[in-house]
Amino acid sequence: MHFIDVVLPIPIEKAFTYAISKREASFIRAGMRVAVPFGKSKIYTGLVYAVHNNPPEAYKPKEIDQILDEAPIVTEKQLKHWEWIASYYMCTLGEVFKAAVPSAFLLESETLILKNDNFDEVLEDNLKDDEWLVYEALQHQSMLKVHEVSGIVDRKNILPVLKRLLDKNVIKLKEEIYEQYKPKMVRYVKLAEQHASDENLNQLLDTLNKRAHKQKDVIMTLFSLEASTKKPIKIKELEEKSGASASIIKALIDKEVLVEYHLQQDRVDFGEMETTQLKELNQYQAAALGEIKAHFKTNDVVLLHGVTSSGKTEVYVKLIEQVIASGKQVLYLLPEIALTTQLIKRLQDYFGEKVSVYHSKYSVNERVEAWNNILHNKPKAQIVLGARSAVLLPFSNLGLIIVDEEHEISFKQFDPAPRYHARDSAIVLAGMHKGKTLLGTATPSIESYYNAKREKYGFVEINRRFGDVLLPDIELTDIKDKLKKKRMNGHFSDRLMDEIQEALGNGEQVILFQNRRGFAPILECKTCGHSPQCPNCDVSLTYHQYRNQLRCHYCGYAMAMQQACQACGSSELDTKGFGTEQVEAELKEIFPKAKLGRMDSDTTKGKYGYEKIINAFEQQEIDILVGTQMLTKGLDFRNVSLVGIMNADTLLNFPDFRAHERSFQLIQQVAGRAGRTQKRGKVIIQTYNPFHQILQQASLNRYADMFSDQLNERKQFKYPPFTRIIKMVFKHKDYNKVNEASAWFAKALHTVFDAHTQTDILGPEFPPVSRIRNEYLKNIVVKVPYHQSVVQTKAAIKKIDKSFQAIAAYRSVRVIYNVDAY
DNA sequence: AGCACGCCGACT
DNA sequence: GTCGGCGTGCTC
Repeated sequence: MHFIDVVLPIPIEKAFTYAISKREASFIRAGMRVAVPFGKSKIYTGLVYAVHNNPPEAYKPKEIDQILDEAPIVTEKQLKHWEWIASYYMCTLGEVFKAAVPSAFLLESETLILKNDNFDEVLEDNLKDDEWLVYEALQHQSMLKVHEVSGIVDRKNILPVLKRLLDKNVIKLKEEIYEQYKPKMVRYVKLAEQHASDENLNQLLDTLNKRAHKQKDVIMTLFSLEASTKKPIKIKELEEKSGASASIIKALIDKEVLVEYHLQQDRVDFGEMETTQLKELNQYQAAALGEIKAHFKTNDVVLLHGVTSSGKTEVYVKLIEQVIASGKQVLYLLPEIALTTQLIKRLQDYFGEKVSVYHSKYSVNERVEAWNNILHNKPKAQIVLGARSAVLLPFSNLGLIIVDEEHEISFKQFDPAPRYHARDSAIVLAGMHKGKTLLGTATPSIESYYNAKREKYGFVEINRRFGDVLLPDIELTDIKDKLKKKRMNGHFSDRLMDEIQEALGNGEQVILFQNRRGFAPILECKTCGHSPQCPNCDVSLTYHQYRNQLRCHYCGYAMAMQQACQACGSSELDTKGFGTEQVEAELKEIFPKAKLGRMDSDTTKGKYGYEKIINAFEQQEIDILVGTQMLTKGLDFRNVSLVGIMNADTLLNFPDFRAHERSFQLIQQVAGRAGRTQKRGKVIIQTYNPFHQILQQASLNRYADMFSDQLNERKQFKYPPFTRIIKMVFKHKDYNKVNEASAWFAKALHTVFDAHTQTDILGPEFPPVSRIRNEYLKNIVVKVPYHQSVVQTKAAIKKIDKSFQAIAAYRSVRVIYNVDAY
């Protein structure tokens, strides 16, 4: 008796047991994929978790459909790491599996409809109209797909029809799975065997010489190519070099003079690359490198705090060089958005083909190839450059993980599970490989800096910018005062306008930051105060001028811009607040000659939308670039001398305990875009609170001050790093159900935790946006004291969850767990 | 998560 | 009457 436990890519806790034959048992191993029947009719791709001989008692296991791999595609270490993620972030292993694997690895079945040959045609008369249509179609076509049947029978739900046909023995069903991954095949040519000898060859050339000059030329070109490259010759190459058309080559193949053959080619092939020698490090970089290496002797994690444009990348490169020289793999993690061609190219310049890239813009096929290269520890995959999900790849021998821009929140996945933090998962992963982790940033997250301060991490600083460029001069401008003195033009203060004018006059570029897209977030009636709301979410609609629309930023709902108030009919409408669009519009008025660009999620939609704007800005086709968060991410623009922050208050007033930390990071990061060459950059921050502590600290580059202030606050209000936060979101379209269910859960949490732990339970509370896509939300936040066992706390919560699920009325309420929800 | 089953209102 | 709406429960 042989069985396997299979993990399926669905949010179910347990593994499923299937029976396998003795032969299969001798071959199958954990980490291979299998196709298994699941439920009444589906076939899923599952991951073999364990092979064993213990028959389940409560049920008779099904047999597997087929084994999909020759060898495991998931390594043991990787699986261990996934299990850590599933348990730490309170999700299922199946969800991690689903997120980790390229979608081409997860085949699902498609139902095919075939005609049943046993059907007695005499019974044809018994068929109803729609049944007849399907039967009729099958006389012409041997098989149909489910969606094709929907086309034939004009009904929404065709399954009852199919079921009746199945009962009447008219049709049979077959589940088909498709291999999605297709290796890329390239056509090659060579001379046919029979012409290989000199004698035959000469004879051939003679014949061709008389009648077919073009064909002879082709052959001669082929020879010269073979002689010069000593490699297989692609048909395409031969076509180009010989100047012959495809038909001439085809004629030669048909004549059997040439033989066509195919070779599989890697899509992720960057070709032969010139590698350049690494620049010498300056004294500060060299010192930092030395310190990092020294710390690695005693610490597994080192935090590198280097001011913007201090040349951290060069330090990474040196370190990478040494690790790969010792035969180990390196993972270089970056926030998705910073993973630009700029940086990829830079690394390829140093390491050539040894660099693999893994991120969401790559096609499924490319990702499968990268996966396999990493799995087999190919030379190509010695350095893996990737975003968040790259921590889930099948590394075999990791020596070093670099987490660049360590403070970036986009390392934390928010929406579908697994809600993991790539930085923290990376540290665990490196530990499993007995490798090291280097966290790099100009503005460390409070938790990492805290870990460094109490010597859990090694700590290294670079305080000088590369080439000794000065840090930008940050100036705070009081808009309240400017308004009073009538020195505002729209949302621009005279200071900001003067500086823009000057920069443009010098032929320099400007970046303006406004953390909100659209034209205005609220449209309000001047008469009755009514403002249009989203019908599906609990938010005001944002006015987008360029499409003349009102749009919801949560669900995407859009309606035409209103000419009159829907409530009272007044035509006097006013906008409140402002977004990037409005900044752009005002700029157009104030600086009519300047070329403007806007970068936000509205203008960077397409696959290359983002790159297009960046390139245009780099080529100086844009003078002033207006944008949201996106602008801050490690982009390196030489000619920017001025950065303006339109309104810093929206950042500070964000309802989150990290709002201040984030504002500091954001301001420093945006400021870092200014003046990366010799001239000192200028930053203007417009605000109503110029004396706000955080703005003061950000403008004076007082990271340490900011840190100690924030740390005190965190301690006082029991926030990380002094606690761990587990956030639970209850979600249901019935308002009362959400209330009741969350209240029940909170009560249960209190009874478990109140007595003898210091665990705080906050809520249930409605979040600022309490309804999204017609579902009501309510949060409970559990603050676990740092020294309390998280494992036990989570186990206790899971236990409550189990009782919760047992209550039929609450079961339909979705409970989303978010561990370290920041 | 899917997906079938089963019970209810609204239409050909 | 059927069609399709949605709530409920199960999947090795």
